[in-house]
Amino acid sequence: MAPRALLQISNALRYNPAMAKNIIKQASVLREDIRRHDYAYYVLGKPVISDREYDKLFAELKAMEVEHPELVTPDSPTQRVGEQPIEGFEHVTHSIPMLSVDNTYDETQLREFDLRVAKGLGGESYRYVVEPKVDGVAVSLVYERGMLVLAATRGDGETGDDITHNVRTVPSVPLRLFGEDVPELLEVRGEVCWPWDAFRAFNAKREEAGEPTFANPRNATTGSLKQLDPRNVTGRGLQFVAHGLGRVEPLRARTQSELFASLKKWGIPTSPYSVEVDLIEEVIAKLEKWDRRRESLPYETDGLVIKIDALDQRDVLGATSRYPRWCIAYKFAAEQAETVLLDVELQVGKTGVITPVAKLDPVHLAGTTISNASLHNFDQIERLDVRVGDRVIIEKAGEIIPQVVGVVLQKRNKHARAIGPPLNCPSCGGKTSWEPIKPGHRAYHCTNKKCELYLNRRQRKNIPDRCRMITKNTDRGCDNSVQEVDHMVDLICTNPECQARVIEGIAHFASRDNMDIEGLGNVWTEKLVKERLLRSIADIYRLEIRYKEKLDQMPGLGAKSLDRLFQGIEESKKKPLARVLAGLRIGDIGLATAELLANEFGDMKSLSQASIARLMEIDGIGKELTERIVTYFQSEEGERTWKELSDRGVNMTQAKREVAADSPIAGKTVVVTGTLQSMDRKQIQDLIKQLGGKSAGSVSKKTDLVVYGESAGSKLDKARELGVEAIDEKEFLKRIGKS
DNA sequence: GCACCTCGAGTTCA
DNA sequence: CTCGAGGTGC
Repeated sequence: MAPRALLQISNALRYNPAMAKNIIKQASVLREDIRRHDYAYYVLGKPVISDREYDKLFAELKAMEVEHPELVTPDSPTQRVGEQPIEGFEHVTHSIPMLSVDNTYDETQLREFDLRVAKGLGGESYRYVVEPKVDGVAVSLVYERGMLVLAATRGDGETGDDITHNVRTVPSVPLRLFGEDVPELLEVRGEVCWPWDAFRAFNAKREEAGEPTFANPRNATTGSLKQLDPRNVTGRGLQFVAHGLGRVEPLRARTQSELFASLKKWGIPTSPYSVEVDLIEEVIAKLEKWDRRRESLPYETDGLVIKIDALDQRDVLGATSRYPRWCIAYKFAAEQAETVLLDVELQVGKTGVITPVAKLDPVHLAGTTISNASLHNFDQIERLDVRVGDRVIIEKAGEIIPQVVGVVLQKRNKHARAIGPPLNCPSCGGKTSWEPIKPGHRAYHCTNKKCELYLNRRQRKNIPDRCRMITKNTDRGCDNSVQEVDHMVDLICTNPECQARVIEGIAHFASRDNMDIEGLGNVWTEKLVKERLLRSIADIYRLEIRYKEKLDQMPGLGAKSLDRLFQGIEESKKKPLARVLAGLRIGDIGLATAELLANEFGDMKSLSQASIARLMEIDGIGKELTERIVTYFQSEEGERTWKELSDRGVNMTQAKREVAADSPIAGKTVVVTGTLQSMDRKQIQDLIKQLGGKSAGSVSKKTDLVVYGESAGSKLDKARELGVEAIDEKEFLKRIGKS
């Protein structure tokens, strides 16, 4: 305790320093007692004092701190819960990206992983640590000199939200670490979860209070951590379990197990079920045992995580852009449920694709009640041989999306009705047809009727000879022979004016991601289209002038909501060009591509007049998109739509990204080659674009400047050959004023 | 022609 | 979150 605080207390007491010293000591003893209790309870799993004694200690400390506020330290157990809700969540950039873990579902895939590891380590010996995968919310905790300074969600892996205020309320998260050898900086990653006991107890309390209960621990944990007011989170019984590391400085440990032993010593709970194994076969041999054991664990799990123990070997193996190569998750088989297929509903999406959706007798599965499941397409229905009235098996793919995976044929009723592709659109009655294969493409279908979901579509000229689809994320197929087919799997409604398509199209335009028109969601869009008050996107901006009276009389639409709707429409007129473009759904242009175009052209008119050559020049726009854009603006409908919007006062411009007027590379084509020191390729390319330049891939006579890094190769030679100016990284940074 | 990245669509429920 | 397709780089 600092002498200054001591002085303050003695002044406050107007008493002798010895007494003050005594009080300080008492407070710190209390704090330490509580911390030791938390440590024993959460880290060692052995309660040392009863809840009542704990509460007594806590109350004593609290009383003391109320009387002598000078004694309050940020790491005091009384300071876990802030007294104010926060305003909103700040974004936090992770110092090392929080990657997710690659999944496997069977032994073969585990062995393949092991082989990749063995190869990557070139014959070195290695060992794994295995532990159950806690199903919660991934969180990163940052300790500076032993004090908790930040807790953040994983977010997209690069940046997450600052949830320190809520994580502080989790009792197993130490606010201050024990011990002498605590590193200067320690970033621990782990899972905040809601153990079954505490979760059920909390739900029981809610039920008693007549409040709705939570469906499953994981979703409820996510919800808890998203609270603005930490007072709502305390007392829920959330827990933290560490499973990984971010930055640690200085790093003394050489293996995860070593480091985790230290974590435990410092007061951070790690998984008590972690084991070390030498061979993947040991894991495989015990898979079943682990799966059975799952039920008895205190928290929800859906699999195992298998990691290389040695930290230097992890570095050697590295990571792909999405997953570390030294770590894999094994997912237990998904839970299944059996229910009755009550009906198949035909949905028409905005693209005109007709999707069969299974209406199910509601059934509880892995935490939620399922009443719908997509059947994807009619091929899938045929493959599964599923009929209305059948008892079907459903399963959650990736723990989230329910799927019909099979039929219990023994229980089939003879009245079960088969469902085939409809000849007419369920919405407008127009003719349906199979989606044609695009010119230049070919489609193939596996000849095995039972083959899992497989239709191949590729641009290649050579015919694939067997059923196998290999991409970065998938390697599947049955290796049977394939057959060329004359259409794609999707059934589409051919009527462009189909009401369902119009509704979906307008809803897309008005949706949050695009024009964000408040008051015009899916429900009202549907009603207004059905009442014939809306027929096209442009009609939105005619509603007020033309149909005010009619709208006034619509049931369910009071004066207030009508005002809100008109206001929402008015507001949307100010949205930048990119939103309008994305809302119009030209070809497959979404927000990202729309931003690109908006930034390039600045207003709709210039874009509509853009030549093919001009569009092709844009980085990110190729032949396909160019063609679709030009077709749209040449079409009568396209032209009419955007002009009408413009006439109604919808903004059609967007300021171009600021480019430094004196940018030395404005309008120049720059090629980067070799390895740079100060940034990676993507960064410098962004920088070039930001400065108004164009970043190209190969050196040609169109190139204005070549920036070379280490071990630059043929491109630099070519630049010299063509007499293109070539400068090194340092010089480049100097020119743009960044060094 | 392949590998890798990015974009957009589609999927359920609370 | 997953998948397929387009775009780009080599």
